[in-house]
Amino acid sequence: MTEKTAGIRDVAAHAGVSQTTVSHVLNATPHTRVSEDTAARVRAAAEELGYRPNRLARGLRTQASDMIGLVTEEIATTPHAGRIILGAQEEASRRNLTLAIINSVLNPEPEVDAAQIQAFLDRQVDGIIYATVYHDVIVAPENLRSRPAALIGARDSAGAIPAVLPDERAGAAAVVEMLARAGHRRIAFAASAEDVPATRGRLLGYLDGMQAAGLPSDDLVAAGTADARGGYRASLELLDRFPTAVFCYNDRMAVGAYRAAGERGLVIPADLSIVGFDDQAPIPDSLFPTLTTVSLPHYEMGAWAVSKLADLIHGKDEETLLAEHPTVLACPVVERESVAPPRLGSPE
Amino acid sequence: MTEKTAGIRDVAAHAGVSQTTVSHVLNATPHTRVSEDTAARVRAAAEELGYRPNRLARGLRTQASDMIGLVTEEIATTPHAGRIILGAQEEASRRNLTLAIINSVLNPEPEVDAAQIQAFLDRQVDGIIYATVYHDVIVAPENLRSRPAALIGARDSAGAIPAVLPDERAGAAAVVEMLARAGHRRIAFAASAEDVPATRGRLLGYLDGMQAAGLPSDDLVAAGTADARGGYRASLELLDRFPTAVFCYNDRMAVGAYRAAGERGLVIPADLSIVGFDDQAPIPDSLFPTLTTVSLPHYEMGAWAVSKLADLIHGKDEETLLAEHPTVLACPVVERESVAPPRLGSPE
DNA sequence: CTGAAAGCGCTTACAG
DNA sequence: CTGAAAGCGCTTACAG
Repeated sequence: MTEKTAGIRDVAAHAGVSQTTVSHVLNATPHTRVSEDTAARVRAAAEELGYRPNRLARGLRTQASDMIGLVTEEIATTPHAGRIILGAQEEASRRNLTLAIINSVLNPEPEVDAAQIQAFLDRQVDGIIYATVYHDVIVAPENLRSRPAALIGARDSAGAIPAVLPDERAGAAAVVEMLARAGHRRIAFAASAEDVPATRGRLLGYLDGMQAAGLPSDDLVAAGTADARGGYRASLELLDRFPTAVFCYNDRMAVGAYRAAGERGLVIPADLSIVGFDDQAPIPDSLFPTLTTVSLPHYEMGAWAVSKLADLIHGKDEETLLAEHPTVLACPVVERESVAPPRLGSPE
Repeated sequence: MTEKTAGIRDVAAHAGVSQTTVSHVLNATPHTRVSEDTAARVRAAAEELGYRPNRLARGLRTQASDMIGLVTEEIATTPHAGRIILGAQEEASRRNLTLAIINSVLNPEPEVDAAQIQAFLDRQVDGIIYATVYHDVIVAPENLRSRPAALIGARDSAGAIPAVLPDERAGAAAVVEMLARAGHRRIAFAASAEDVPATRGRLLGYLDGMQAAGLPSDDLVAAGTADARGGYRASLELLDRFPTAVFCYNDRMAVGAYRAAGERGLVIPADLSIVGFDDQAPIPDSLFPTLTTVSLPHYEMGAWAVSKLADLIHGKDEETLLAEHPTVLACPVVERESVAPPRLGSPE
């Protein structure tokens, strides 16, 4: 099954040159001149033998494995993790790097994470990405510091590791301003009762957006659990105050908001506009009408982490890199069908 | 940042023994006797220096990288891929193997897949898993044969690669039989119009279940697109024939079925029971009432593939392994709130 | 019970 | 322009 594959020695013999020359030609080693004639012979031999350099051997010699380790927290429970992995993997491929992954659980005991990371270090990974669901600040495992590292979805308590976060606050403000531009004045917010950074960021963004549009927000906020049931209950409460639009903390709450609207005989979007947050497949496209929402830059964060790591590995000045710390990526509004101007017309 | 780490040579010097002895002690090499005294000294030295074997170097020497490559097709678009990855990763960790991943696109051009796989081969992976969304038979990339391999979600046209598939037919039959046991006789099926194996398997399973329960299925099948809209339309059509339960091809169609039921003034599950397929988060828990459905063994298939590969790598007889080809894993029913006995009572 | 030596497949000063 | 030799950090016959 695993038939003997050609090594650099075979190529050298076949081309009638030394291993050194083969290496120089195939790697286009700088500051090295090889006659075009010899080079052609080497390439022909490599081609003919189907030679592929053994990257384990190369790594051992160059002390660079060209592997990046990605530790994802709870890939199982967060449906978004897939896009982080995808972004990281594609960026890695572009750079001829290989991505290895390990799943982790949210800091059950610090030693567990440390062990996972150690497994990567044993493999001589060139860098490590530690991806969490959105946390404010985490205490990075000690041994994460022994290699170039990047954090997704959290900042390091020591502030020493480059990090990337979604700009949820600006995304929330943007969708509120979009509603305001559509003519809405009474825009309610179905907030989350969970104590996580996203709760604060999205609420703050809602307030920012209302303020930017010169709209009052008193009495237009109600909180619920961050699921369909919580969205249903919060929306019922909110609908008593006659908003023309409801912005939900997340798409799952928006599912509940749709139901609440239906019970009150409100047609979306004619009688009530609804927007969500997360762009969590398959919710937005499964709803009638489809849900306008705000998306999280998971793919982009994954790709960002790999580029940052590549820069770090190749010795770009870390001082400069940390200056912009933490990096924040936009959460774009994804327009679908659940928003329309309010029925009563523009209030001006 | 990357301070010099201790090597086996350092441990040997520190313990006053040879590298050979250190290796023997730390690896517990069979057929080798080392005095307990010496062994203790070696372990103490290793501990003190924080020695970790370099697995790149070990791999080069032993010709085993202890890495497994996972090629996933369209991890981006299938929300389930995450669980395949998780299953594979956790099983790999249990076996002290590392999982590297590459995303692929559904056979855009065969060369692309081959290149992805080549990247893994260059890394000397010990085995490769090729995971697809559910296909009947695929033509495996040529170079997949050069190492132990396993297929998830498809069979190889040559039938030479161990494969694992979900038993969708049996899962569908099981949920239909469950409905029959609850007293339903008119169980409709909202089928998919897509031409994929799952379409056939689930329909066949429905028919199996109806037959096993001695129920007629004429006129109780309607097809639609495999999304909420298609489920809505198919259900509307089906409801004209007064079923007491609707089994939907997938959870997204079930979303549409809920809406159709709502429009007809039917309360779920009192007036109408609905079940889906896929257990696709976050749908089942977002619906009112929560959706009883059938889950796909993604985690199990990922784990299965890694174990199979490990067996192959360690030389278990491939003949035996292929005998059971392809392996089929159960799709268990996940009971939630959307099923109840029919209003009109048992028909007997 | 222990160790000297070879070698996995590469890259890279260094010499010519 | 080209090559001989060392060495990355391990494991493993083999010898004693």
